[in-house]
Amino acid sequence: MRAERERAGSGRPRSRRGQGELLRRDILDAVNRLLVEWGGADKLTIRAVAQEVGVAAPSIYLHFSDKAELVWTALTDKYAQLAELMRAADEGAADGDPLARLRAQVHAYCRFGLHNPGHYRLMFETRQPAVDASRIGRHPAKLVSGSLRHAVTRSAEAGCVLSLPAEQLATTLWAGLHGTVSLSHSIFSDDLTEQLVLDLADGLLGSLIALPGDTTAPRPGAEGAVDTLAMRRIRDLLGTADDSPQS
Amino acid sequence: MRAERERAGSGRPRSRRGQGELLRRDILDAVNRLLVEWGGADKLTIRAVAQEVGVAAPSIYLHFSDKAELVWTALTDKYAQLAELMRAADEGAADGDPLARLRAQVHAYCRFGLHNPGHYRLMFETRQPAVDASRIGRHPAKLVSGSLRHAVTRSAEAGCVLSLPAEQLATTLWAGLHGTVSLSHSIFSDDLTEQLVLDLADGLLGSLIALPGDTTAPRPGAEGAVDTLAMRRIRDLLGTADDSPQS
DNA sequence: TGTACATCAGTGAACGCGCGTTCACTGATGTAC
DNA sequence: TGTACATCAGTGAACGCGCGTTCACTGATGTAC
Repeated sequence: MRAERERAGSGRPRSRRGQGELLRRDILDAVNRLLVEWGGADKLTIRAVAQEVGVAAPSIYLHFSDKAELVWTALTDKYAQLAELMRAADEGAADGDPLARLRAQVHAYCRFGLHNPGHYRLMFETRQPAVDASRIGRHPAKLVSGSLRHAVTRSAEAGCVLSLPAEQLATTLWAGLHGTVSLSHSIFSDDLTEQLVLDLADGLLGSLIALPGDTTAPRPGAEGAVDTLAMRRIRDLLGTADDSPQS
Repeated sequence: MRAERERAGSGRPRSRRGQGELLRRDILDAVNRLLVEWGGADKLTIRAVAQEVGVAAPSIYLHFSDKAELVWTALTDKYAQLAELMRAADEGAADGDPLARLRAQVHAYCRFGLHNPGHYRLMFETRQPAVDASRIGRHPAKLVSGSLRHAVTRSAEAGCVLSLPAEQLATTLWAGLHGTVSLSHSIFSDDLTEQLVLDLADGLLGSLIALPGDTTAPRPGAEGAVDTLAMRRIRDLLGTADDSPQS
C-alpha cells in the first residue's frame, strides 16, 4: 500500500531541516565514486550523479550552479588530497635521507595516478574550462611541481648530484612521472602493474639525481634498474623488436 | 534564378561517375583540418565533418560504416605519419653519430605532438575503442617505442653510456617526452614554447644517455641544461617557490 | 545517332536518445502567536 | 497547548539542443541496344 521508497534508484531519505548541506557532500562523494568506477569522465552526467546519490537531477542545482562548478569542486578536493598524500609520504620517509623523501613523494604521485584514473585524466590531461575564467590565478596542478622541486632542492643542498638544474630537474621528473601514468592509462590499458610503474619511476629518478657518494657515471643495472622479470613484461607489452624502422 | 550552389556551407561539387572515392579523401582531410583547428576531439561530430567537406551528413556513411571507423582511419594515417617523421629525422641526422640520430627522433616526436594537439590527444591519451575489438593485435602507438629503442640500442652499441638497460631507457624516454607534450597541452595551455619543450627533451636525453668519452658523473649545467632565460620562463609558469609544503 | 535504363553520388527529413537546465510545485517541519 | 504560516529540501515534467544513424529519394551520367 505504501508506494514510497521505491523511487529513484536508491531513495535517499530527505535531510532534516537545516541539514541541507549534507546533500552537498553526498553529491561530491557520488562524483568521486563514479570517476573511480568508470576510470573516465565521459559518462559523468548530472543525471548519473543524481541517480548515484538517489535524488532527482534538479536537486544538484540546489548546491552547484552548473556542471562545471560541480566537477571543478570535486577536482579541487582531489588536488588537495594529492598534495596531502605527497606531503605525508615526504614526512613519513627517513628524516636524514632527502633522496628517500623525494622517492616517497614520487611513489605517492604514481600510486595516486594509478588508483584514480578518472580523476587523474581530468586533473592533468584536460584543459579545465572552469579554471580559466575562475578567480584562481595558478593552476592547482602546479602544486605537484612545487612539492617535487622542494624535495629536489633539499637533496641538492644535502650534496646529491643532479643531472640538471634543480627546477628543470623537477619539471622533467614531473613530466616523466605524468607520462608514465598517462601511458599506463591509455596505450597500456592498465596492463602495467603498480610495481612496474614504481620501478620505472625509480629508474628515472636514479638517472636524474644520485646520492653524494655515488659519483660514478650513470650506472647500468644499478638500483634504479627494473629487474629482469619486470623488464620482460615491458618487452611483451611493447611487442617484438623486429618492427623498428630499418637502420 | 538558379538557386543551386548556395547549399550546405561550401557546396562541394558532386564527383564524376566512378570518382566516388574522392569524397573519402576529402572527408579524412576535413577530419585532420578540424582536429588541428580545434586542438581536441570534443566537437568532432559527423555533422561538423560533413559541413567542413561541404556535403550532407549521411554522405559520410557512403565511405565509413560509423564514426569510430572514421576516426580510427584518420588516426591510423597519423600514426604512420609520425613513424615516418621519426624515421626521416633519424635518417637525416649525421650518419656516424648515433646520439644525434636519437636526438633527431626525439625532436621529431616533440614537434609532432606540439603541432598536432588534437591528434596527439586521441592517439596517446584516450583508450581508442576501435582498436580493442579490431583485428590489430598491437597498438600502433607502440611503434614509437620501437623506433626509440632501435636508436637507443644503436647508441649503446656505439659505446654510449646508458643510465638504464636499453629497453627500460627507451620506455622511460618515451614516457618523459609524452609527459612533456601532454602537460604542455593541458596544464601549461600551450604556454610552453617549442624551444622550451625541445630543451626539456634534450635535458632528459642527456640525463639518460651520454657520449662514450663523457664518463663524468651527471653534469649540472652541461649541454642538456636549459639556458637561464628559458629556465626563468619555466619558473614563471610554475609560480613562486613559496607555496611548497613546509619542512 | 537516338533512347531507355541501370547505376552512381549524394540528399532531406526524420528517428530516438541523452544531455544540461528551468520552473512551478509539494509536502514535511519548525516557529510565532 | 493549539494552530496558522513561512521556510526548507527536494521533485516531476518539460524545454531546446545536438548527437549518430537510417531510409526512401533524386537527379546526373554512362552504357546497351
